[in-house]
Amino acid sequence: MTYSTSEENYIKAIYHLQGDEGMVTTNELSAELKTRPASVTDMLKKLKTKKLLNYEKYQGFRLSNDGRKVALGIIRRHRLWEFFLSEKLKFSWDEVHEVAEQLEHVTSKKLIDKLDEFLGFPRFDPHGDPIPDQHGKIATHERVCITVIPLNHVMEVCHVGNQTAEMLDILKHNDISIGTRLEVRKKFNFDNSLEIRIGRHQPFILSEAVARHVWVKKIERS
Amino acid sequence: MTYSTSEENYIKAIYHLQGDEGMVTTNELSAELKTRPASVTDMLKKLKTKKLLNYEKYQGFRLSNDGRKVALGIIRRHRLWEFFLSEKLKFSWDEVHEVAEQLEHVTSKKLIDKLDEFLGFPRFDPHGDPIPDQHGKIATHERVCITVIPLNHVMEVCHVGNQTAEMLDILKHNDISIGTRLEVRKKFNFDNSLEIRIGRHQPFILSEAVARHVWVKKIERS
DNA sequence: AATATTTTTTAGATTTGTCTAAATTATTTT
DNA sequence: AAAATAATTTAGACAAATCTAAAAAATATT
Repeated sequence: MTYSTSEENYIKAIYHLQGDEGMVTTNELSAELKTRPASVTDMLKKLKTKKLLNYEKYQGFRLSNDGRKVALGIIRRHRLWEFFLSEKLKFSWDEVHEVAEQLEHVTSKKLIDKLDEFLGFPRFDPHGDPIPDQHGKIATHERVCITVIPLNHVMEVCHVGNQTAEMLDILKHNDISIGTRLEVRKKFNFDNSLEIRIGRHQPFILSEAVARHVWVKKIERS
Repeated sequence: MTYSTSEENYIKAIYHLQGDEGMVTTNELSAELKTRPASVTDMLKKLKTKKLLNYEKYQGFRLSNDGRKVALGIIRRHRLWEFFLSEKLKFSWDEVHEVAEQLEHVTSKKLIDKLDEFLGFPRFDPHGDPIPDQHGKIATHERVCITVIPLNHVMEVCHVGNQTAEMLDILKHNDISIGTRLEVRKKFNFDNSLEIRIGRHQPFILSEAVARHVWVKKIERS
């Protein structure tokens, strides 16, 4: 079975919006995809008849098992291309997403499996997100948000949960990227902002809005 | 300016059909693209309004200067991807075309220029066809068809002018691919077939229909 | 040169994915 | 609980790219 670019974009967006539990609403999806709610309803009907979606009128929706499998395939393609662009073509971290959005819709299983092999079966993309394998299995970092880690422990940034241009701008400004080692020096309970230090540099402040999206893991001794 | 996948496929097909001189007809293009002639006429009108085509009703057509530039851009993308698939992902010679057909429609100038660099600015794809550079310039082999080369001179296959599955099947059967060194031992004027020998192997016969599409160049001393 | 055949174009329909405007259902407020 | 507001769906339209069937133009045949 193969799906149109448009169907794939809907499936991917639904996957990202539905967490482990919750339902997704028409308006959320319409905002995410920048289409009108009426268009979303049309597509929902279509995906339902293809059994990719559990959906009843006015009730919200989630991907079915089959839908989730399809989503993982798309995400696999997206993240492998991101890895390729970053690692091999030397695109910068914040440029890869847009191009990968196009490449992910090229459907050839052989292409993706050979690309995976060529890249050395990477398990995480340049944003720190896990890359599903051929069977849809995804590795997991034991990762935590910097809002909850103990003070004065150096850890390594491994994931950024919001990849809008605005967010990437702030992170770039503060020299934070995947792999950056940092520690939280102080928490301000008034606004939940954090004082961060990278290496021996001058510490700086991160608002809660930003901090919520920055995740770290233990430093792996190599 | 950017063009739909469909427009790009028409432009590319017209480029291939129009040689250096001749006009292309609606039926030829319809056969090439496996669409109905009526659909071709619709697209011709559209490409004409976009000034990519010199076209008058019932008169046949050719690409305009602008159209040719667009075509060279598409061909550049196609052939760079073919090179990538063959060289880096180890696809076999006869598998690359189909996948490259999809990849060629990903439009990011930066992607293509970085890919070009990553591949070491190759000048010929795995089929021996030249890859246009950023400016649309194409290198040319001094190549000739095996139907016209002198007897008993070993030369190197550098191009196959027909890349259908049927053709590739015959070539594979006879162990001919880009880079193969062969000589013509005899010409049979009755049916214009050729007796070919590769190295010290047993000679074999190639029909004119096949031979017409096999091109060779002088062996470069390295 | 008149007729037959082939090629090309026109006219109108279809599919996919989108839209606007209006109607319906659900949720929130008073 | 009724009214107001918000979310969702329906109905009908549109653009892109295709199709079929019929008309028009070009070419070939007798």
